[in-house]
Amino acid sequence: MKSYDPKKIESKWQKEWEKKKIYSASDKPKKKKFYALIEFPYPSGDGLHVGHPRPYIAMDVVSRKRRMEGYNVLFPIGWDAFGLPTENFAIKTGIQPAIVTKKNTDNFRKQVKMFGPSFDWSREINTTDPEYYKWTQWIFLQFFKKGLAYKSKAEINWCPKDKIGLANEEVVDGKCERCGTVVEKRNKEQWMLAITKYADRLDKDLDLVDFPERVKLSQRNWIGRSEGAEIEFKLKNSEHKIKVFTTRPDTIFGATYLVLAPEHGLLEVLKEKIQNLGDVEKYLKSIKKKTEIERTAEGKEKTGVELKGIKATNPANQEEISVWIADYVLPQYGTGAIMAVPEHDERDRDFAVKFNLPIVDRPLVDSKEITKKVGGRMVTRFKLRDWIFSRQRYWGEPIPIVNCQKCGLVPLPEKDLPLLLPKVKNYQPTDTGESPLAGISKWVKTKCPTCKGEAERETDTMPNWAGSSWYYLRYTDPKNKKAFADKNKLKYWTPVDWYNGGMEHTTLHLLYSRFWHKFLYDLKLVPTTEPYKKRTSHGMILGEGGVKMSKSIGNVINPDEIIKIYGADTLRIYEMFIGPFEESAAWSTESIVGSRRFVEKVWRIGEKVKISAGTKSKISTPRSPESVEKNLHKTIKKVSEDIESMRFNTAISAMMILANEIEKAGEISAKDFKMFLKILSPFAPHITEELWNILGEKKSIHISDWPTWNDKILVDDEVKIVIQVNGKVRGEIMIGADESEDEIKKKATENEGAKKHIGGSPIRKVIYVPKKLINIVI
RNA sequence: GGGCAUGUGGCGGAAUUGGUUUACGCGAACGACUCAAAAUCGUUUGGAGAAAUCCAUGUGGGUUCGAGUCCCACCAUGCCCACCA
Repeated sequence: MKSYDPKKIESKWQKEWEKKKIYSASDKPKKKKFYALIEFPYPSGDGLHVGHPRPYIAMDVVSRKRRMEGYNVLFPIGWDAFGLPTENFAIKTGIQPAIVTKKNTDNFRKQVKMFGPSFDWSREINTTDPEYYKWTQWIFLQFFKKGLAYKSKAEINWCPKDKIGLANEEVVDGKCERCGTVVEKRNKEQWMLAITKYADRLDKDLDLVDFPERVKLSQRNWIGRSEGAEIEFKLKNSEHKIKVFTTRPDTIFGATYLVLAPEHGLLEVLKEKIQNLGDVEKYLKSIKKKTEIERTAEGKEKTGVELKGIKATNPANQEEISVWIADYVLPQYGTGAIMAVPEHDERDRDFAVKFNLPIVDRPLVDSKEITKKVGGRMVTRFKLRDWIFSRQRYWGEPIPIVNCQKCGLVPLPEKDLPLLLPKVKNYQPTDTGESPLAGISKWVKTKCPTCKGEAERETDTMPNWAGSSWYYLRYTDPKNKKAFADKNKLKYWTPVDWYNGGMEHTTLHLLYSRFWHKFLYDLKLVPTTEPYKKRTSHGMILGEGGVKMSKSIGNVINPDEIIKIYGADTLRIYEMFIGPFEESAAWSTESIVGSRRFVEKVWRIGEKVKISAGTKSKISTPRSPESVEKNLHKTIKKVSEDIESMRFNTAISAMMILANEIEKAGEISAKDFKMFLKILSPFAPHITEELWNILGEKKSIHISDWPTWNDKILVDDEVKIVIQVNGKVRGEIMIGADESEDEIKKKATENEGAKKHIGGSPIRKVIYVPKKLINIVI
């Protein structure tokens, strides 16, 4: 047999699998299904680095195991291809984003195929394909028709460098998540999606799904449910009232002043009654000038100004209290106004101390009763805010709405979908905040679908979270022209059984897609309330030394190079062996050789098994040595269980131990070796297929049956027992499986090592842990 | 400031319910094969000590016959959220 040549066997089998279509999911409603999902990649111009394949390989291992367990497996891939980097590249080079995207996806596809994942390529999708975004637009129209997509003048986060409005989720530390520029606030008409309408269910339904606790927790924190009361404070000399939200109505007797957010609407109304209007306006101006960063960076130092001439009445004790504006009260949360209880709340105390406001002790009251008594009501509030859904950029799905002077906002008729992105000459966004599409008057000018009069198209596009909010549904029926997916296919395939992805998407994509799914569920368009049954997440792969891999540091490693030198199977084994899957791990090119050695060891064993078939060579015997057989069954059990809990590193370690054992024993039966190949095949699909084939098997190993272990073989008839004296190991003895406790205790106390440490001391107690140890207490 | 993780050899990491700490792999040293090198194979590899033995899972306490694992306090690192009433 020839020496191990991964290049040759890997491309050979990849072609063969594609030809035989062994990884195609069939829409057979009778067979039990398994839907495995990875987060589809954004095809950047840089290509894959070694961090990308980690989650793909992991889910590939799971998918391959399920296939061998007899499931009809759907394991698809596609491209989340709208987005800024491609557009920025187009601005720089003038090359159309569609062309760049094609080039990038071709490159990504080639790279992904190199490590041999069992994706069903016949279901490949691309969010920038008009046949795909037609349905993204269609879903948007459903939101619009239900009143959940609406236009609103909102203060948005504006990145002056990227010239784009950002969602709150895309602002990190007051800076643009992509380019790090400090964001500004701008008032602009924006399309919004009413995710807050689903806040309650998005929170509650987390109980129904199998997500890691930390994922549930951070979604819950992001949604920010809090139960409290809305209470109205009457103003003196005015019919207006100030409505506050508080989670602690029981502290109302300690409320010594009220605070409005500077942006509060009542300010305009009360203008004439404010005696120090000059001071107030000066304060408002100073806040406007501050960026988000400055406003929060100031930390504890509170600022504010009293509205002189305005007084309110505390409804609990009828006392007159002052009214202030201060930027420590946020306009978007609650009612944008608070009752300040300096005795109880630290921030209120800071403020009260600074401005010399009364701090009073308060009697304890019951929250519900006092709320009722003062005419308030118990409410549930959320931190979650509606999703700013429009982007003033080119490379996104056009929003299919027409603006008509007479009829207002009119949805495009569904028969006119997809609304195609027109080709433009200049991709540069404008400083006025308009999308580049606004410059194409031919495209903008249109007829109103309702009155047929002159009208203009919406020129904003959707954020790149749009296409990824429903892509898992399209995989079930990717070529459907009549609907985003056929109902029966949805019924068969959804929900996704196992979705693996990054923690960084917890409050973005994962939350958004749950929201879209619930909306579609309410329209009876999908059969389940939740899209994903089980979610797991992977750790990042860092560069050598534990720093983030990035182009600027220059420590990016491409899988192609690794595959070229070591082969795809070695890369796969290494990526799974590198450390616990959920935790990040530092890449070490030096350590890869260990995985390669393991793969070669398997090849070597295979070589001997093959040579011995039908000859007198000693390595092949009808039955493996006992130690090998026992170890094999132990390993089958361990690998089977470890894959389920994503402990790939220990699964591989167990297979390494087994391979070492086989080499040491010098023999294994062909039958047992084939079982070993089977459990290794999800990790190293190429070499195992080759050896399987050499051993005379005609059908692919990847559609063979997953082996089962025999519990009887696992039982040891002799066990090693550790002897401790006062908790310290002093010796060991072998005992038979059926020896009585008394016999064992006797043996232990007579043990040389133990005797030495017991000396003449009286034995106070002997603790026996079956099949593990015996502890003699003196 | 709050929340969630994590801390074990030179390095990546094992240790399923409290029960032999350091599995597996990398690296290193020595040896075999070779004219030689690579590859491969074998042996050794937590620290101190000649040895018996003692000491070691971030630090300090505690519970227990027995603690990497459980409890308390502290230190360090990472991630997430940060004036959310």
